[in-house]
Amino acid sequence: MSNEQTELSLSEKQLASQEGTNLPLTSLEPLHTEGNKLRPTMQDVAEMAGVSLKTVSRVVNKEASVTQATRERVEAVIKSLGFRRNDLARNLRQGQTSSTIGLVIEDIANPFYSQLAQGVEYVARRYNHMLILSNSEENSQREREQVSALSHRRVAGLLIVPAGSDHSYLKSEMERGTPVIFVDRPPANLDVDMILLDSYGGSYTAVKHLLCQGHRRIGLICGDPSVYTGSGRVAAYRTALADWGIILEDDLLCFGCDDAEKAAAATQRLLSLPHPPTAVFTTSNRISVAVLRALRGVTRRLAFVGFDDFELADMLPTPVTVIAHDAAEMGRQAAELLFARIQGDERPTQRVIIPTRLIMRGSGEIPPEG
Amino acid sequence: MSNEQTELSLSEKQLASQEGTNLPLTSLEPLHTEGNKLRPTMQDVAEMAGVSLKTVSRVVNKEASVTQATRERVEAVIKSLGFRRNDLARNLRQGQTSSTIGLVIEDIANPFYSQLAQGVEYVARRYNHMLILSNSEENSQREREQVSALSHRRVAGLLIVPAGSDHSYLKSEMERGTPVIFVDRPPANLDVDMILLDSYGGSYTAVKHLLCQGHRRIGLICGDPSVYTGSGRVAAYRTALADWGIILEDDLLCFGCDDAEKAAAATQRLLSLPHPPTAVFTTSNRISVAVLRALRGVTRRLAFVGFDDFELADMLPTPVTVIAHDAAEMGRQAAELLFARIQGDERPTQRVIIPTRLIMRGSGEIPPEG
DNA sequence: TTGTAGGCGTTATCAT
DNA sequence: ATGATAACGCCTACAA
Repeated sequence: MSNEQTELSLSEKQLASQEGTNLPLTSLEPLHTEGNKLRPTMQDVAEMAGVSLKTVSRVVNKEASVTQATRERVEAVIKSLGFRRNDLARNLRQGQTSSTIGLVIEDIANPFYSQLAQGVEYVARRYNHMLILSNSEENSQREREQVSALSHRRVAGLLIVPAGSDHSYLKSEMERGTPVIFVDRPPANLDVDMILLDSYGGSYTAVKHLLCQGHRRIGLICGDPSVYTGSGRVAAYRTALADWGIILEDDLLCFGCDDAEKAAAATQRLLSLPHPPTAVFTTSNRISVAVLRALRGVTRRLAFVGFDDFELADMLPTPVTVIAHDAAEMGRQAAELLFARIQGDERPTQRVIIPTRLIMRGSGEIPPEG
Repeated sequence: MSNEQTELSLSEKQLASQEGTNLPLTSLEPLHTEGNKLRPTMQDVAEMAGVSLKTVSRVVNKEASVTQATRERVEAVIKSLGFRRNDLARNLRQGQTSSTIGLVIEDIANPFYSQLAQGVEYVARRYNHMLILSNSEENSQREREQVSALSHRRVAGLLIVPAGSDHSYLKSEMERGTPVIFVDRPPANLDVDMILLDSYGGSYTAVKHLLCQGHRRIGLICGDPSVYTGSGRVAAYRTALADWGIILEDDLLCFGCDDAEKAAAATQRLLSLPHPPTAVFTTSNRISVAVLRALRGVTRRLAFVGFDDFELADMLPTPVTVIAHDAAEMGRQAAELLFARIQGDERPTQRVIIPTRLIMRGSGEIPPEG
């Protein structure tokens, strides 16, 4: 073992491991105990520089009409005191917004969402806004809490990947002047801008591709079909089969495979069917990975196409054919639209569809066994 | 092609694609044009309920000493008006903080950082704080801008994955009462808490593991060695070789492979050496992936160990041996320490090391070719 | 060019 | 139990 740098183990406090302790601490009482005039204010600067508060304000905001001499004097004091304008106060006065936008997603650790977030952040910075991130954990209750918390903080706008099935609670929020954009999933009971992937088209392409290879028994492994992204993908699967005149077999459909275990179990079930599928279509990156893992070591070679691209898909023993899209671009477009709304864009509700494309890498081009 | 849902193409505006346009818009002038008494205030509620403003405040904050009757009346008005307390004003008045913490990282799309962010967010929520995320893009200039913007917004604390080589500019920030924690890399010229990975120990273990398999010519492919995480890993490599009595050959070292192209080129260079290595050690997930990609199709089988685990490492044709760690746990611990500081923890500067572990999957157990 | 007065929406303090 | 008043730190409007 390395001998150096072993100085210490994990931290002494293990608060993080108190799994059950999800109750938010009622409040952070002793937060600002010692209040010894850290944080000088404009008033402090003004007094020290021998000018009025307003003059300091002018200097700080780079307004014209300040003598060079005065400006320099004030700037010197600002520097020596380490003054920083308090944007809380500033925003309270002029805008009503905190110059931040909120992004509510399910899980930042999922590459799909982290790419989305990257796109959003990129645009937000161009508009001099910062990004508040919050995880809904696919829980509609938590989603509402997060939205509420963001609203309290007066975000300039909200980007939401919705979890629940009723979003009418957002209506009052929006009427109150907070622009809201839905991302990746449409709203229920609400008229609002949305940026969606072409789930239907992409999935149709995927299934059609398998059909073109000669497959007639195609398994479907998906998450919650009542979620929009799920339902669109399932609908495309059904339609594609119907268009080919194939009668759907319920045995080939696996729903609710939202975690790896369920996806693996579904895969096993399909494989052990008396008349198993020769191909599989999965509806999201997480499911794809879980299924591929379950498929490893299986002798029969199933064709495979997955929705969402993922890193190293091209490096697996059989490179994986996918329906790819640009999640970061979706984030950028969502943010652009949001800022347009923030700036007063009054166009009717928009509905933008981000295209998908089939990337053939091998797994989707395996012919039916037989 | 699917016929439905083709309704539209990409959005009309292509602002997002103006790659060069990085100049922040000077400001968002027309932001709040129409100012028609959206957003009722406590004063509005008070008037409508026929009580004083302070009473409304009491109800909103669930203070005692309010008659049941009064409370109900006020609550009814709050509901009917859709009143939301303005936390900007609230925080201005009582705390100095916006009940948010800032996280400055390099790239949220990198799984390492997105897991880190997840850990941070998890803890932040327990403390009723929200998370402001900002990308430094590994640019120390931008890092300073981001820190400044966060400071202006009066974040309660700052978590920074530092980019630059001089962090003394943070000193005044900290003296002014904003707790700061460094994550993944130590500071330069600054006394501050830090949470680090056991880069040295993990790397030593990796190289030792290869040595134990009999390898004597081990290539090193790393990013910028002047970055801490790089330097520690390189140092461990050198020490391990020295401990085995092996004379270091500079030809086997590749520095500055921060992007995929450079990493690929470095791999090629190693392979074409007159006396090529029999094993390779890479110092980060991005580099590992790039090198493995470059190694694909190469007939000679090189042993391989990478720092950082990555998704599907176990699924590649030769499953990849890695030095793994828990990035989310690092985020949680960093956040816990930050909140401790926020709450007034005055212990001396902490330095926490997150352990790593070797996961043997195959690529690291390939014997030297001979 | 500079300064004064008032208010943004909330909470603290001190009365009543 | 309730209310009046003064902050919090800044900006807008209007003088001087």
